[in-house]
Amino acid sequence: MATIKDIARLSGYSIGTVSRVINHHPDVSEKARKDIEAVIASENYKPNSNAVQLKNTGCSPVTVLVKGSRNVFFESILEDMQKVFRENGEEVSVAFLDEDANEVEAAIQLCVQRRPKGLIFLGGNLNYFEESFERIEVPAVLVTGDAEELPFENLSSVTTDDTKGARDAIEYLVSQGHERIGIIGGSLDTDLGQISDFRLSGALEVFNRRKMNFDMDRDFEPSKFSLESGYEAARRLLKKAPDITAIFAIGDMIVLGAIRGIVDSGKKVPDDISVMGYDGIEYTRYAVPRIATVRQDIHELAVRSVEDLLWRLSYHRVAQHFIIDHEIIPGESVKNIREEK
Amino acid sequence: MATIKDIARLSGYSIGTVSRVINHHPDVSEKARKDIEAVIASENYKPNSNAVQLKNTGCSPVTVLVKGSRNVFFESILEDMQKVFRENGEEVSVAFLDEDANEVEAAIQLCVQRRPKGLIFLGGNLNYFEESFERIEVPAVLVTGDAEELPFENLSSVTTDDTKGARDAIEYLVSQGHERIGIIGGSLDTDLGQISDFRLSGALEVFNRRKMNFDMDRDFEPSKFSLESGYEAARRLLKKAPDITAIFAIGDMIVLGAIRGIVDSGKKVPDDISVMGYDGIEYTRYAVPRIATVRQDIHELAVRSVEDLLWRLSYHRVAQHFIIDHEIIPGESVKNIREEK
DNA sequence: AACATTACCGTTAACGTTTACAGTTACAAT
DNA sequence: ATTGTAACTGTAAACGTTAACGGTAATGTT
Repeated sequence: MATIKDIARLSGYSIGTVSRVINHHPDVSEKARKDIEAVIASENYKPNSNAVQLKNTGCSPVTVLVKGSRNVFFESILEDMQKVFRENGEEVSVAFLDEDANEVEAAIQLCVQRRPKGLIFLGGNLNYFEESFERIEVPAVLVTGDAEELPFENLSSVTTDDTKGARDAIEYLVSQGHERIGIIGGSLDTDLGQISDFRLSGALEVFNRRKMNFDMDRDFEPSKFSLESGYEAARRLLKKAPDITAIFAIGDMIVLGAIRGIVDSGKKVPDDISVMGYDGIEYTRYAVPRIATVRQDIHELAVRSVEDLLWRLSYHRVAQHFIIDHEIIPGESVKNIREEK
Repeated sequence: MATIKDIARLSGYSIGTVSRVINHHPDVSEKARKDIEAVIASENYKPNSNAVQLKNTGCSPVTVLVKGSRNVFFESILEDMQKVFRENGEEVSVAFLDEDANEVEAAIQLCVQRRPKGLIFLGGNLNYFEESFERIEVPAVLVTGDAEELPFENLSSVTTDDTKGARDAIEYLVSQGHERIGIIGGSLDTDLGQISDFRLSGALEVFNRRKMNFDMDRDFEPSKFSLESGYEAARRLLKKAPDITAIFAIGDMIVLGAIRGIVDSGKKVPDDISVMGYDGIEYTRYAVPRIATVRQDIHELAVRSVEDLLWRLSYHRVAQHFIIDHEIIPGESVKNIREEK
């Protein structure tokens, strides 16, 4: 494996000059640049990034911390993020965390060991940030959570308005004639609980305002963001609240599981039970029936967060907070039952 | 950020002794060990991995190269791999490659820059390996491809028998009375084409042996491993070959898209068209109808590959080649049409 | 002609580690 | 009392790189 020394030897210049060529410093003659670049190319030389990073303290690539990886939604965002990094010629490193890990503590560890130049949190619990984010010194972005209220200068956030999304979802169900709506949502003891909270509270707002019949004990069932959990929740919910005509599940994976649960309970979607999801993963457009959902702009979410971080790294900009649009996607999984009455 | 120097200063020992404590070397007194460990704990010190890796040439963590990331199947394997690495106290680094990238060239680049101690290829094209794998010096594992025939001493492989899996799938469809079977598979110009090849040839074997009516132009339609591609392929296939009673799609994502395509062509699954997939992703068990598939043991695939690599790294074992079992999972998506005749 | 300036290039110290080697003790054996 | 040995501990070189600094030669200025 060639090192900068070899390049220096082979090209007849000193390692200093080689380094300058590599880093596009001005003080180098046209000839030297050409010569050295030729050797670099012929030797297929790339600087050893460990050495580079050791020298320039704190510049290993941006790390994306993904919390709870079995999550199609996150995977899609991650993929788009990768693309943006690549387009900007930036390396990325990805670390996966358990769903119940403390991502901020994990990030602190990661910082002392690897000195990344920036951090992106894909999923995260605001409480952990409040507790200990102050100990993180590099620019960071929280995706899927709003850090506007937090007092940190180096933490941007990119998210959608979960409360409003849920309100819109319920309004949509109501517009289709549904009055008894059940909810399958996150339990508060999971770390993604905050998102669930927001979505749940959005739904409750509508119920309240419209004075609809909704009882937390009867019409709500907790669930993780997984197929299995959605399945179980749906079965339990249908037993507790047999008169509901629609279910709003706060994640598309939950809906997918829930549909099977509904079918196994002997009911039909959407004839007996309408269902609506949240997130807008690709498969909702191909499912039979096509699933109504609150689509988040995944691409925008990814692009904004990466670009914000990159800009801040390059130009020392200040942290910002973005709210990305969402969109109600009607679907065959919701039946219009208005005319029936 | 504390360095080894700080620990030395604070504990009153030299950095040599501190380093010995960190690396569990024997030549250090009980007292020194205690003292130094106390300081390390109180300072929350972790060695800077860039420095460590620079010194011990070639020991940045194992890197998993994932090719074509929008692939639920790979994501599941990746997740299981992460778990095994974590259990063994090993770090992992993940890099995502485009579906049409040359993963071996990418790995070579990665080696000169980062000096990983090992490599896992998740997906890959045997041709690229044949061409240039010789230039890779670290132990590697190819997952989802059989490297047995390749002359490389440091390349293990873990895969399932795709040909046999496809044979078994077709036999299953035949056992359910299907005689006119269409296939949706990968086109040869994609890099995952080899897997497609094997699966396709397995299917053809059965058609030949049983002298079944199958015409490549009419009864086969190429497709990438994606929902969209499966959708389009199904629609085209149904137009070309309206008399088929079953479709074997060589990937579960393809099936998921294909089902929508079939429905949009005005047919029903499984009443008009039976479908069967390959891979065994979790959702096949929750889909309505439940999807018959060739389930690969994802967990085993992940565990074997990681453990093989870790063993080889620790004990300098020789590369091995594993064939992981598969299993035919019957499902509601295949209708038994035997009794109808 | 003398000097200043520019443009280029080489030398070297540092980044935080690990490890071979060279001490320094303490204690047992002679 | 001397030597040998064992058990530790410190020192310093090295890993591959960057960047501050100093040097040299060529060119421009007076």
